[in-house]
Amino acid sequence: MDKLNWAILQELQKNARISFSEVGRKVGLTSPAVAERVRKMEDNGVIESYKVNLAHQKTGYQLRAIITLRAFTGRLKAFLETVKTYKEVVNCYRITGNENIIMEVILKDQVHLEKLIDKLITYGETRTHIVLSDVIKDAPIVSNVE
Amino acid sequence: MDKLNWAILQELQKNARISFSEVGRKVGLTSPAVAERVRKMEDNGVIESYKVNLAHQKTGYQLRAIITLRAFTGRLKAFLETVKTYKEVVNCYRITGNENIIMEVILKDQVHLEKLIDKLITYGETRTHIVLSDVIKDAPIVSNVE
DNA sequence: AATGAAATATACTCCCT
DNA sequence: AGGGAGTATATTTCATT
Repeated sequence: MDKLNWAILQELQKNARISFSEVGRKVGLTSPAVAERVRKMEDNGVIESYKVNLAHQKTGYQLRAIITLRAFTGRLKAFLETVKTYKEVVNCYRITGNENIIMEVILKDQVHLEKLIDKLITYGETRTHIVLSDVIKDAPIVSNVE
Repeated sequence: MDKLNWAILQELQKNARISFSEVGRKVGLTSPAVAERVRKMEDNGVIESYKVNLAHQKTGYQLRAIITLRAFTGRLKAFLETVKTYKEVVNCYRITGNENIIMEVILKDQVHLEKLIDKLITYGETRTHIVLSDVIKDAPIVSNVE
């Protein structure tokens, strides 16, 4: 992970569909050199995947919420299996603290939210926060070495 | 947003660097047709951006945390401006509830976390949860129409 | 590990339906 | 809104440094 790799990642974080030739122009390499470096970063797991960011409101999901869950004793394992089948849940992390789980969910409306909460409360105690707006959305990761 | 657009989005959500020709093969369209549909989805804002997912641990950020903040009276506006300059904060949302703000942050180590919290507590009361693992990471959004 | 060159694949533009 | 043809550009492979 030298300066050139970070320069390549800056470009890909801005626009992951940019061509390797264009990346090459910006960082001062030929396209085969960029392709080779990107391939290696994919192979060693620095690059996990390439994703498209969708405006959930425009795809019919008007509501977004953060839900924390404090699983009932013995119910965490069952929850971890089941949550993967909930298409509303776009992100879900295990965390430290009073709550074991935090989720980011997208929903059609309040009825949809209510139905989801009804399912979740069989696994634990939940707390729901509606997302009002994005202050920062997927900020690029920058090198921590100066 | 018909079935074809959703089929295209499924492919791009799996791998945002796939070629339009390859998308075309999977959904049964020619590449100019895919390009045209994608361009329209970009123009009307359904597609916001294309991002690369990095393994933060392998980029030197060993710790990830969720931090909520309940801003002190009159301090929210200042926080909203300042937080944009914190490179540790990869996501930040305004939310309803007792806390006004929830953030996802990446950190080098506990020292780095402590320094960030020191900065944050000038704006409000914080609660920190260390992320232990990902249960679901950027799950694809699927059509809510059956 | 990068370059330059050749072959293949893809993207883009335009016109037709 | 999509297909097809033609051109430009990009990717991939490989030999070379």
